[in-house]
Amino acid sequence: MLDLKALQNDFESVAAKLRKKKVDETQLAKLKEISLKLKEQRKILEELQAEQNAKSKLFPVYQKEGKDIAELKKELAENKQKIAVEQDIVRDLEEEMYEIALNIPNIPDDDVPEGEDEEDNVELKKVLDPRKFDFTPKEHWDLKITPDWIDFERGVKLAKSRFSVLKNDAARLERALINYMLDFNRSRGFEEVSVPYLVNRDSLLGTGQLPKFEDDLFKIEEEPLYLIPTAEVPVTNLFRDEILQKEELPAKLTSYTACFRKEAGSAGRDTRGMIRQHQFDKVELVAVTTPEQSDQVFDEMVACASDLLTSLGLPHRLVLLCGGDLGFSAARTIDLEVWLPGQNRYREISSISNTRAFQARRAKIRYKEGKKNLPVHTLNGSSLAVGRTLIAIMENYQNADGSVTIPAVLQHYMT
RNA sequence: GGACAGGUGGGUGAGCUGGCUGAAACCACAUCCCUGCUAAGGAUGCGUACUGGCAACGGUACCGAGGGUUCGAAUCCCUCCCUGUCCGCCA
Repeated sequence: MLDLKALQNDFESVAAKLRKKKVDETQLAKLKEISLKLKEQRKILEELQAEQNAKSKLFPVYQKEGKDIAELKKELAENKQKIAVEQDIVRDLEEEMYEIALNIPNIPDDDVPEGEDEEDNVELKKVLDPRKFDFTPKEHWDLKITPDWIDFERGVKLAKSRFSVLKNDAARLERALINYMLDFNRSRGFEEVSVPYLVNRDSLLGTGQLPKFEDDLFKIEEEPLYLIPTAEVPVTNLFRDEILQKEELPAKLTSYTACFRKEAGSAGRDTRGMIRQHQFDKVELVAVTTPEQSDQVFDEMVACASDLLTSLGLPHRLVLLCGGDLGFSAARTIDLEVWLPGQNRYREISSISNTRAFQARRAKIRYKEGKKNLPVHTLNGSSLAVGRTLIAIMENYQNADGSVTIPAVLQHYMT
């Protein structure tokens, strides 16, 4: 959530920064107005309440002294009416304010480039040169081995389109990748956790998926629970409503989960193959840090994911997202895009974001700094999307005969 | 799912015949004192959010959540959620 105090005190600079993210300025102005009005109304309410409290305390005194309490009682009954009216005003303003505030995205970092969409993202560097094929590399769904590995039709039969079934070495390779990634992350200081795949509304509000992106989520019908779109949600919310000791920070966690997304806005995109599925596996990195630590930990997370790709021999590049392409909660994001020779292009395989204090304010994750409780910084990043890694291995390690060589680092995970 | 018992500050836990309780006590924690180390002892402080004030220090709200009764509720009433135990069911 936006820092409302910053908005009240320095509206112009907040508005200017949010322009990069294409935020409707009238909403911002309205938010500021409401928050100021709320402040006034709260003051009025609190004064009435103070009066009520003070005079109520007179009752036992009067009774002891044998005084008449009828007059006092009448006075307070009237005051009570005023309080009720004022309370409604305050409540309405609060609701209005939260509704607007919860729908305003995070402020991008100052060095985030201006831009509309992915066209304007900035490539930071390339890692590993794409392999030179002496035959025309195929896309992962066209390999000779694919029917033996992926059953798209029966995934659809079991659920619906955008579901698939892995078989034989592909099923084992998926499991090997998960184990390899978790071990790798652990060696970089990320502690492993295993978390629920269903979460409640408060959790999704905390990390910013709700209220704005309800349509992207699978919801359980008879209960207010949702399938997680990413492990970022349960893992970050581990700390929701908690005050952490400074010594506990940075907390660095890694978790493997399945992820579920409706892909509501992606009709017709990536319908072939396994690039875009309603259910996919992902190993995630999450960090909770002090503001001073967050830049360094962000770099560690980017390095972790990039090194993981390198260790798998997968060529990739690092891309700094522009303002227009930045997600709702992110102040800065670096995407890792893996080279897919069959598609002859780089495709996103990991996305690492620093949300600064945005999620921390929503989820009330704080740490003790001296006597104060300050919001932490939260960061998250994939390391990596397992399905896409599988695809990348299939395309990059394909042989002329349509078979696939398993990367060396994974071989002992598959014995 | 059924029956009963509960949900209080970082933890344990009193209060729950309504006002003196934002909350005893103990533990943990912090600072200080004392003791040549260690152990022990003593003093003080120590919930959260918003808000007024340079500060000292105040105001309001919060005792699972939301309503209600009352001049006044942690304490009474209602609804919901959660936890524990037993039974049922189940990997």
